[in-house]
Amino acid sequence: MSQRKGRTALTRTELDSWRVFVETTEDLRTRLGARLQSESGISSGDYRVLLELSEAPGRRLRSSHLADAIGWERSRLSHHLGRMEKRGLIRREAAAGDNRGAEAVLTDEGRDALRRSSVPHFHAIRELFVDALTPEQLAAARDVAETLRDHLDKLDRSEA
Amino acid sequence: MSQRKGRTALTRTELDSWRVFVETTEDLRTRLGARLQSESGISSGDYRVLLELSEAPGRRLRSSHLADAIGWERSRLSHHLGRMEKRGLIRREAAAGDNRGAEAVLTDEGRDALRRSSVPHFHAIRELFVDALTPEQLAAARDVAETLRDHLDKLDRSEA
DNA sequence: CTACCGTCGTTGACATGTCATGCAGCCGGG
DNA sequence: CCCGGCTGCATGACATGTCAACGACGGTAG
Repeated sequence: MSQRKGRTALTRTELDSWRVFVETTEDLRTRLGARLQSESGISSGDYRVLLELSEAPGRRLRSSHLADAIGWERSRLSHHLGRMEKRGLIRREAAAGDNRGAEAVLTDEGRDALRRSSVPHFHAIRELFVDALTPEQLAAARDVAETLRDHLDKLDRSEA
Repeated sequence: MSQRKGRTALTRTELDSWRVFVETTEDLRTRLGARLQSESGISSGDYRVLLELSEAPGRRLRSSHLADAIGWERSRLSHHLGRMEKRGLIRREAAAGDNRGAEAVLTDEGRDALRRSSVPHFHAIRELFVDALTPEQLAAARDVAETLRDHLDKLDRSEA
């Protein structure tokens, strides 16, 4: 029954829905990043990396595992780790057992930065996102996001 | 009844909802941008600027009006217009009646680039977003986005 | 008129993100 | 062994985005 999908032009409603969705999510992303930066001195990218490392055994991860975990290209991660290393948030060590490899290790300073940022960050998420929505809307947002995520994953697999 | 908002920690469900929402919308944004770039040779930012200019009377707009229309900071727009001007997509002219001002004018080349990009872009929006969702989910996505947008606007006004 | 103040757009410095390329180390067929 | 291809990460060049500061202009109080 979905044979016709993609055949017809987008309706006005579909376009409007897309537009408000993409513009608002972009705005949300930017505001959260600005809050993190001004309140805790770290970027969204920093936060993401610090969080993954803090949850890893030994607070260390191979670069490629870290990249997969947060869905980044490896070159992006490499650039970002370089900047974070310069600021002392992480350090890099050679991977045991594979001389090609590099491990990113959370420093004490990085751990402290993550701790300091968590409460303000959660507070911002509540203020900007959670508190704006009814429980039903929050559930709907999650459903939409999960459906989209599955759809995008399926596209990846079908073209791989 | 919303006196307690923001007082308690985020629940696991709220955090999970936020996480899948933000990560998926970010992924979607990135993919659409990559499609636009590879299929039509322009970025999402270029598209946004070209679209606004194409709908403006005389295909020209004052820089600050354009910035407001697409919700960008002026310095961001200025940098972007500089890059677009270098590629011939727009040109800048002095504004009539205000010697401080500058107008961005859509060139024929810019108009053609927008035309060439529209069909592939709509196709990508359908493939990556619209086709993934049921009509009910699409309506829910729109409702969530509009609610969030109103919420963010209200925050702006209350702190202004 | 003139001295100020706000507006308009630009600029430079820097952070972030993408793409193509480089290079060293691993691995398997000959 | 050895060589050709693959993997893991780094790098350089460039596009994008943010922030602070600047210089020119416009409006207005005195």
